[in-house]
Amino acid sequence: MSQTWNQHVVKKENKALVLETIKEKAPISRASIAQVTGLNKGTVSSLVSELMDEKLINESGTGESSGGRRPVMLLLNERAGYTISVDLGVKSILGVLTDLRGNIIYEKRIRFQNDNVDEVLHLLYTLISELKSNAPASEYGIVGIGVGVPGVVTTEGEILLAPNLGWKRVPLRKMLSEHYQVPIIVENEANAGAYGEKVYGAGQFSTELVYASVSVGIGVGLILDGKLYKGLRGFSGELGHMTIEKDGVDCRCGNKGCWELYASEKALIEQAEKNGYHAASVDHIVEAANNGESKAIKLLEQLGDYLGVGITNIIHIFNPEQVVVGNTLQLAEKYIMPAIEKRIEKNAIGFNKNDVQLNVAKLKKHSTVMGMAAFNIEQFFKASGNDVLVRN
Amino acid sequence: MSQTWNQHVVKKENKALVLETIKEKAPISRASIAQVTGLNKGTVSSLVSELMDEKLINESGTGESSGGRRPVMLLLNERAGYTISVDLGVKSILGVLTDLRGNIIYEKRIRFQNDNVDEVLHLLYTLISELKSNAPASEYGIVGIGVGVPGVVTTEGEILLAPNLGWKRVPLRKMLSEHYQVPIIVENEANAGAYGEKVYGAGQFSTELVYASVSVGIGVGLILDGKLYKGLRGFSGELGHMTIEKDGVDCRCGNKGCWELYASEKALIEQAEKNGYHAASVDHIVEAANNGESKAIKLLEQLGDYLGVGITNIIHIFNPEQVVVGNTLQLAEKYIMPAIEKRIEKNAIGFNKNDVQLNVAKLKKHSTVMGMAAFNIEQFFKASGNDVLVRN
DNA sequence: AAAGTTTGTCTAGTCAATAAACAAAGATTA
DNA sequence: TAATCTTTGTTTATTGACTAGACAAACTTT
Repeated sequence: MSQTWNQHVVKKENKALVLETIKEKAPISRASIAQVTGLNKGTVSSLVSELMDEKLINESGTGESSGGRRPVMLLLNERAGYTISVDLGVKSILGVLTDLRGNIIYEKRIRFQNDNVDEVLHLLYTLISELKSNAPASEYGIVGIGVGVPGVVTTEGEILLAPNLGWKRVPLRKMLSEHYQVPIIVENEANAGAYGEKVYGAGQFSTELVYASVSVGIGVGLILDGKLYKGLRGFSGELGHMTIEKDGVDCRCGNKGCWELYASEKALIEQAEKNGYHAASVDHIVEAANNGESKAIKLLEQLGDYLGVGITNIIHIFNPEQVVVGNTLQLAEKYIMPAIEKRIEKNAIGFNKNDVQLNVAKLKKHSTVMGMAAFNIEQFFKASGNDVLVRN
Repeated sequence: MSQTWNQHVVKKENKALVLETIKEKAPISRASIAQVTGLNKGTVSSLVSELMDEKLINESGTGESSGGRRPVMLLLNERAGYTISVDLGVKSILGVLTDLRGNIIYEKRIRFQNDNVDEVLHLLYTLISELKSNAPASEYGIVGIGVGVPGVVTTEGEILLAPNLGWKRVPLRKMLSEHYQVPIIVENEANAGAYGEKVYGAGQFSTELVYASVSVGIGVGLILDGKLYKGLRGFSGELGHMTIEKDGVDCRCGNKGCWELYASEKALIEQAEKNGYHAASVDHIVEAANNGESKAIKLLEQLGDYLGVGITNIIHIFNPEQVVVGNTLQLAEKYIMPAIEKRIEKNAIGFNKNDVQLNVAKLKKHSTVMGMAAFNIEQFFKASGNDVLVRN
């Protein structure tokens, strides 16, 4: 059942609209907001006044006159609160402290060898504490903590499985909630990366965006109709386990011929070792390619071609506006992107192909953290409209 | 930019909410509507009175007392208007006249051999005329004409390509608009089928539903978050051209190893002829299987297995609540469904597998027409909220 | 027959938006 | 330089949709 509508809702939505307009077009005057939104000048004045009382926006002196009284410009008060946003990766944890506009105030990466849940969580708590202590005094303090993880996460924030960490059934959101009295968001790393690229990166003008996170495995985040699509219980985007070779080799997931068996870091290293590279890593192979070793170049191009097979599928399935390739294999951009493009050019259906843009992640290693920041910020402003904020 | 909110919008939305409640729970009293929606009794009375003036609902005598005054029951006036809904197939056109609840009032199928655009369109016009002349007198008359077509359709209703009809660039919506002065909807056959199953068929309680239309080729309709997902320009769901065999045979679409090369009617017939069946058809093969011919049974099971490969991909990609298999190959349900299930059981990831239900289309040959009816009806009620209705 | 319940309407009041008037502060022009 | 025009932002009166609560009608229960 849909919701019931009344003047309360109207006010809430209009206030959100004014705030959104200020966020997007700052610095902007009350008069311009009225013009842009179609709201009455008086209504805008009253809503702006409330937003100022809540310290969510600021006046920032007068702007240039356009033939009359000079306008008072309004800005988002991006220092009203801060987010703690974390990318919990396979070999390191990257944490950032951001303001409400997503500016990074402080950043720290901790590397680790031992995957043990307790040890990694201990590092995570330490990192969060350090970020927290670096937050300047502000009206709302830390408004949320978000963690992106390389695994299957339920809508309740439980990590069901993180294969490359060897984790099973870790109720991370619940655990963090017991430590910190702020909203906690736990999300899959590819979903977060997709949202990060949509809000702050390559996809700022796209509503239909697919983000392929290519690392040890492949995860995919889907932005459909401008929103993150999570499926029934949060398990969408397992395109790493899409069969592209129906009688292919067995994957540990139980399926056969999965995309990531041919087009991931793991696949690359396997092939490299078959071709005589010992203790190979992505770094080594890219370096070798940069030094002109044709064997290395061929390996990367082969990888790109396989990536292209899956991305062609994506283009046929979703008719997206943009496909963004991110995570560690972005390092090999120079070699894999032309190979992907070649495959798409050759194999994708014309109608769908003409609509799509292929890009690498603009935020590079920050796609996931910035996605988590975007989630935190979004939920904070949403809560602000529902009058459930806690001030310091 | 989002929309501006005011009391007008509030009223429109609440009126729609009341109408929706009556549609879903009829017969229902004003008092119950107030309780269910949370609206005030007076508000409901006033909105109901307007809906009665518009002839969209009816009073239908009194209901049972529950210890006090007997309630006046309200019903949707399903005879306030009629839709003309058509499934333009490869060898026949199926047309239905429905009321506003989707009840079929009149039905007609015309078969054809010659794919020529002009000839088929002539038959289409004839069919529409016949349906129209069978519509009883009503307040709003024919409220919309919808046509589902087996091809790539733009959001503007132009058929870019219908490979199995041999059609290219037919601006069907524009052509129909010139003949008939009512809203026209042209949509891909699989998208319509998906919506039909969602609204009237197997998916009435699912919000995440994938409908695979398996016929000469394979088309897929996506219901995500309760709504039809069309991608950037309407070309989503081309899963028939998802590669499941990366070095597979060339498809006429330009790609390699496409799903429909292994799991469609065409694939079945090809295999059948290789196995000694001459001039084979789906009907023949199913009949042979029913007669216990193991060769035929094997062919159908093989087809089901290949369907299962693609459906497993779907389950991994979308984490759907339901996957529905429809169109002509539904005929072979008995043989293909167990094979699909077996493949899913063996290969799909547990988390995703546990969430999903596999079903055949409940509406059978009517999935597409009923989807078109649902589109027509939805757009009519939407227009009614915007005061743009034309009465007879 | 009296008392209690439920339904649906009516009236007064509230709240948020709008339109229009107005004051403040600037630009333009004679 | 003064008068006039523009633009901004606030204030005031009005409108419209919803809500709460009173009330009459119609029915059940005691």
